[in-house]
Formats: sequence, C-alpha cells, structure tokens
Amino acid sequence: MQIKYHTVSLSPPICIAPPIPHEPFKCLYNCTWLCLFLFDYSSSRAQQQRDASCSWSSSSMDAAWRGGVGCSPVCLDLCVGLSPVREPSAARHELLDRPAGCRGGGDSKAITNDEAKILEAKVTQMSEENRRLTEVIARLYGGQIARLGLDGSASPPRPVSPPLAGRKRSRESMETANSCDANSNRHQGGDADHAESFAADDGTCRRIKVSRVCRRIDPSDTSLVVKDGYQWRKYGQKVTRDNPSPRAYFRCAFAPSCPVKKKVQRSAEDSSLLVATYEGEHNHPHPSPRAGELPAAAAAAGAGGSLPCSISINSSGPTITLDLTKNGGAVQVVEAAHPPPPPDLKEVCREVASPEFRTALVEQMASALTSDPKFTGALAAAILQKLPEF
DNA sequence: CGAATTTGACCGGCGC
DNA sequence: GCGCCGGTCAAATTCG
Repeated sequence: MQIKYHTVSLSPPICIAPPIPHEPFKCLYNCTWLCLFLFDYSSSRAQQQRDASCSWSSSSMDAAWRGGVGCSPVCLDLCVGLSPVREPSAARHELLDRPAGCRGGGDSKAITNDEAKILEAKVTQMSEENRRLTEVIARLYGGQIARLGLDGSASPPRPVSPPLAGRKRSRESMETANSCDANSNRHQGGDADHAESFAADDGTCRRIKVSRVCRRIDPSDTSLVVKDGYQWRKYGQKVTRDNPSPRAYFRCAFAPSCPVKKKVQRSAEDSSLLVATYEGEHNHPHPSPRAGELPAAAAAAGAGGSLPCSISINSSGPTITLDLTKNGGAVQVVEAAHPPPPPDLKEVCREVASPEFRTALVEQMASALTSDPKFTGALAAAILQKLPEF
C-alpha cells in the first residue's frame, strides 16, 4: 500500500507537522500537528475513522488494508495531534506498531527496534520540553491576570512602590482591555455599562487582539528580533521603567495599511526570554514562506527552546491562545464566561491539559481547515492525483 | 543611493 | 498644572 502525506499550510504561526521521516511526532510537542493521509485501501473503515474522530485506529486500518477489498479508491484521514502534555500516548505507540509502510513520508522502509527506541527517547525528551512550555504558559497567564487585577486578590509580588504600580496597571489595562471589555471593569468595581462607552466611536464593539509570544534566545543576542514570517519595520526603541532592557517597536511592513504592531522586549526576569506583544490583526495574507521553510513557529520550535504558544488578553478576558491561523486569528479557549480564577499554576496547567481545551482546539482547527480555500484546493488536487490510478 | 535602523524629541494619557 | 511614562515621529545614520 502506498500512503501519501499531504501537509496543509494554514500559515504561521500554526505548527503543522510536515512528514518528517522517522520523526513523526516532532511538532506534536511544540504545538499541534496536522497531517493528511491519503490511503488507497478500502474505505470500509471510513466510518470507523469518522467515529474515532481524528484518532488513528491502526488495527482497523490494517484489517481493511490487508483485506484489500476497496470500495473507494481513496480514503482520507485527518489526524490532529494536540496532546501537549500527555506522556507518550497510545496513539504514539499505535504509530510505532503500525506497519512500516504506514509511517510518515510514505517511507516504506522498515523501522528497526533501535530506531523505535530512538523515537521513544525523543518522545520522552520532547514531552519533558512540552511540560516546561506548559508551565511557562501558566506563569505568563497567571501574570497577565494578576497585572490586570482580575484575580481580585493581592497584587503580583513586584518590588514597585504602590503609586508606580498603579500607573502601570492603568497602562496595561488600556493596552489589553481595548474596546468593549467589560470584564476587567467589572472586577475593578465598575459594571458592564462601561462597554458601551468604549464602543461609542462607531457604535460597534471593536476587538483588538493582543497576544504575547515568548521565545527563548541566546542571552548575548541583542537583536530583539522575533521571526514570525511577517515583515516588520522598526520605528522606535525605548527603555521602559520596569525593565532595563530596551523595548523595540515594530510595524507590519508587508502592507502599508496593516494596523498590526509588535513590541519586543527581553523579559525582566529572564534575559534569555524574548517577549513579543502583538496588537491588532493583519489585513493581508501571510507572506508565503520559502520552499521547504517551516512556518516560523515550527521552524523555531525545531531549533529548540522556543515557545510557539501565546497568552492573549482581549476584550472578552484572558485567554490561552495557540495561534493557528493567519491574519492574527487564533484558536482560543476563552474562560471569560466564568469569573476569572486566581492565577493558580496547577489550575492553569490542568486547564491547558484538559479534554475541553483539546476538544475546543480540535474543533477550531477543523473549522480553520475546512474554511481555508487553500486547504480544500490542495485536498482536491491530492485526491485527483490519486484517482487516475483506478 | 535607496532602504532600513537608530535615537533624541515630542505628544498625550494618567496620577498626584 | 506638573511631572512621569509609554508610544510615536522624523532627522540622522548605517547598511547593502
């Protein structure tokens, strides 16, 4: 049997796993991966595939494959890996147990036990890395909540005098609670009526997306550059009061009318951590990456140590965001409908790893895929390419 | 030589 | 009203 992988470019910062031979899980740990498999085995298991909702049942596949009775020449599997914290999962073992011909890249070469062990070791290593990433997300998430005063409890333990901290909080609230954000006001003693005053200018409830991306860099690197696939023009640099490292201001240089801005600054706590704050959404397509170039998030993740996840604070409250679509859009698991919890690290970690988070992620990704004309076009081309053989 | 970056000046919001 | 601060502008400088 021949398997064709088809990877779909949703554009950065989505991390779509390309069919890396012998490293089928590489991107799984850094964000989320999507692979499209085209099989020429029987579709008698297609129903099972649908029922399994994105999970790969190797046994049923094998049965259908070995049976060799084809009802339909092409079967499509959409596999979504999104288990950022799970230890080596059943799915991974399934993949390892799979017949060699079913592995990534259409590689029909058998994988030896040694290779399987290497893969397992990598799985463990990457899993550990991902656990650390989850903790960082949780810290950032908690920090954002604390700075916004959404926790209703004590201020974050920052060594600043109360008046200065108050000024800073006000600034950050402006920055992140733009437009119709009633939540933060509510939690600071105001009420939902404030939302209307924010929307008074045009009568609509405008949302300006604000997201943060952390990237680990060499501490000696002073470039303040966070590669994300877009072109940026630097228009200013400033040393801020609460951080000895300068903050760089960038505008999107791809389209003159693009409103997106980016601020990049080293973390005050960890100089090897670069924090990029994005404001607004791109109003143009993502610049196409060069051939063979991974999306920025994936590429950087491959280099190790980067964090292709972001914490977003928008008008509906704090969200944990895995940026998966272009134009600044994002898959978001919004907790704003509930009273904001205290920034408890364990709780946030549990949220990120929860089935609800994963389910929402899968749904958003599926939605993004099916609504993307590039994806449907590529899918049609891949299927058509296969059909003449029958 | 044009484009990109740097950097000091300026502006506006906010707290006092 | 004043001073602080973050954000932006624009002339000067650097780079390819």
